Amino acid sequence: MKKSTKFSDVLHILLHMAGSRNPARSETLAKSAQTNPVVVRRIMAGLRERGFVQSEKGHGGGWSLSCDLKKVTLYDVYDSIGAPTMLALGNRAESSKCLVEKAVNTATGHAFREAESLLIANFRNTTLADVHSIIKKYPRGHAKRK
Amino acid sequence: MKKSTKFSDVLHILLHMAGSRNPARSETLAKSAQTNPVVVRRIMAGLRERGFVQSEKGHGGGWSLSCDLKKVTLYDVYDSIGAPTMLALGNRAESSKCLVEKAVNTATGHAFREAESLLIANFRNTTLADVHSIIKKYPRGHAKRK
DNA sequence: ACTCATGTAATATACTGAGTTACATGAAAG
DNA sequence: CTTTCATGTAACTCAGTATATTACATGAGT
Repeated sequence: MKKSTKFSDVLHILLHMAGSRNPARSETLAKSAQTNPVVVRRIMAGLRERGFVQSEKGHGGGWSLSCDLKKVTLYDVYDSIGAPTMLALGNRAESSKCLVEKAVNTATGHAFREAESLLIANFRNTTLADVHSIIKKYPRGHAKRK
Repeated sequence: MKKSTKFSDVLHILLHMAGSRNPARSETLAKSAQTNPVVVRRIMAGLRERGFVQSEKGHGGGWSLSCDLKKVTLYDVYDSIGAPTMLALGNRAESSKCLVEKAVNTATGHAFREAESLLIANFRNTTLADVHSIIKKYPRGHAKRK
């Protein structure tokens, strides 16, 4: 199945913004995330609603961070983009009269829920600052280069 | 995102077969899993290759189990159907020169891998017999009914 | 006024899983 | 040995969906 890159894209964009003081245009951000300006605006809309970023129109406009990277978790970001489906596997009919179906749903459902919970827990435990700090661990010289 | 029901479907089919002695036709199995006979045959092909089931042509033909339910795990089944993608989330470019991208991939990749591992571990720890035994826990009277 | 940037609806494109059709192969029944 | 029935499989269609694109409106700055 085709995996959605929306989540990693938005993180990319946010960290990219963290690397500069001036507002960044959708077009610039789109280029860095290898996507389209309109897609960027759509994704960012959710983050703006929650006050994590802000946008300005016109000359010198664009996007800028308005949050403390230490206080925003990956879960906040994930949630801001609409909390898309995490698992590519699922049950056909979640509520069925068929006993076989029920048994299957019980067994797989348990595993699915555990995996999802773990993922969510990991997201909650990681802040944007954590991710940002990973960058610094790479060899010196172009820490903020695209 | 649209979740794949292939895995739960094949489990459904296998347990359905476990409920009767005679070979079951693709059409019957398809009906019980709410899908198409050809789809059933396609899915089952992988299981046949591994010897978990066998098929006979012609009159009185169909599918039958040829394995010990206690010895086949959900992972075996999952693997038999081609080990489809478990996660609906992923990174855009797994290997990139961009440091920001790398940092994001590191952070999310870690979480993704953990979730996937947990799922796999759960599948390995559950046999078809385990799932089958869940059926018996439901109220008496129609244990093998569709 | 004019340019630039976002906001957003509407549309197009690409992809992919699933379903379907069609026909070949082989087994059992009569 | 012909008919019937079931699987085996390639090829194709269909439907759903994420993403990308186009087009135009809005509002800030110059």
